Amino acid sequence: MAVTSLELAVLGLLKEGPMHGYELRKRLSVTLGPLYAVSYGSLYPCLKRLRKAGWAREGTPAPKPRRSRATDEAKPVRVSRRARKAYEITEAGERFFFDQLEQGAVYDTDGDRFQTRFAFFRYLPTDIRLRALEHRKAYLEQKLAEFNESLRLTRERMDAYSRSLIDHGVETTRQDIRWLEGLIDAERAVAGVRRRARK
Amino acid sequence: MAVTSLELAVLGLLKEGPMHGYELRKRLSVTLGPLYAVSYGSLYPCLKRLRKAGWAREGTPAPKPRRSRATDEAKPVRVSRRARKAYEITEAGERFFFDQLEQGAVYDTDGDRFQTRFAFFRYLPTDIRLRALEHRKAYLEQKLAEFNESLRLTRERMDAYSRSLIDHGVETTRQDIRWLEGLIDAERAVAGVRRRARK
DNA sequence: TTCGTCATGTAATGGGTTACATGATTAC
DNA sequence: GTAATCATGTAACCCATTACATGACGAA
Repeated sequence: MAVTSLELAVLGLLKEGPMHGYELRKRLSVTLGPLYAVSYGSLYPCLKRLRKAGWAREGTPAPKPRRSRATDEAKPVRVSRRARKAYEITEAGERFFFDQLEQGAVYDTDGDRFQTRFAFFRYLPTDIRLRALEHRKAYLEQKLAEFNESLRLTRERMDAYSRSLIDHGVETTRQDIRWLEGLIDAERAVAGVRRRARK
Repeated sequence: MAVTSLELAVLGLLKEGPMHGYELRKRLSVTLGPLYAVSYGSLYPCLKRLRKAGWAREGTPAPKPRRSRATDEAKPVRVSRRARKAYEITEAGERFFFDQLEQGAVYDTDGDRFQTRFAFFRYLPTDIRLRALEHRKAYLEQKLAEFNESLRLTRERMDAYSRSLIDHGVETTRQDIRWLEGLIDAERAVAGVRRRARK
């Protein structure tokens, strides 16, 4: 597991343009949902790791438009509040990002990881997206089978709360699978249109 | 955060009776669902921590019925495959477990933690359960508001995949809330019956 | 002047994962 | 005799969280 979910997400956001840490943190919760919170204590070390690995570098000092300056010369143009550092993705970083995005399809079982990859699906071709979606679906179906297996074995002996927890897990997993099915259909439709257009 | 989710779960299972590590691991995935997998690399150190803290101790050497012995004396009664260690919860451990189960209601925001506590709800009185459920519901409603806020701000600019991810997050959160509402209603019904019975 | 927000970082701590080591028992 | 399952553990590595330190800017 060479790359963490967070590293992947950061690289994905940096692909859109240079960004500094503080901004990155906000964008992360917008892109991945508010349930996915990152602390600066993980973010800045992560940025440092990316820099060391050569996937990102400190870029141009963030021009960020300074609002409302009619008379410009008067005040010194202090562009930053506190020395703000913009990070940008390197060429090697882009290659690495694509690699991870593509190949992750094969081995990733963990939900966070899948979500992170999914958030950047626009960078992948339809066939790779399809593979990833189907892989994820198969994984969840297997988990569903395990849920049902443990229900079959112990349902009677379980107390109401454990049972409710498991039942809810089953329901959530089913909903995830339905979501994936919708996405798979949509991808197939696109692929179909493309094929017809080529003829 | 004195106690981890895993520690709590292990104590909860040990409350039902002595158990050894290997068995514990299986029971964990039955009780908390197959999505919740624990490796021995976390489980055994966890057991060690519990022992050191005085919440658990190595108990009686696991009598575990040896199946099918018509003539008993013949073979030496080797009861264990490889020296199996049964752990049991101590009195201090029980007190600690209840404390955590009760007070956790206040501060826990993380899903895993809530699930773990929920799995042992049978040990709590109705009013504490209600408080915990309502607290969790309020938390998720706040997250839902944050979801909607970020949708309101950026929906137009988001690509289809990010949007789908967020939409699905909203749906999942709503489902969780509905689940909690059902549970809350059930608790209130019980509380109502009790009150009427007392009169 | 004080509060809220913007902004970057480090240190300590701790737990999880993986990989590895070891070994008994059962069933084929 | 060998594979599968039962069974316990350790060590290295790594990452996340928390708490802390620092500091500028804008507005009330």
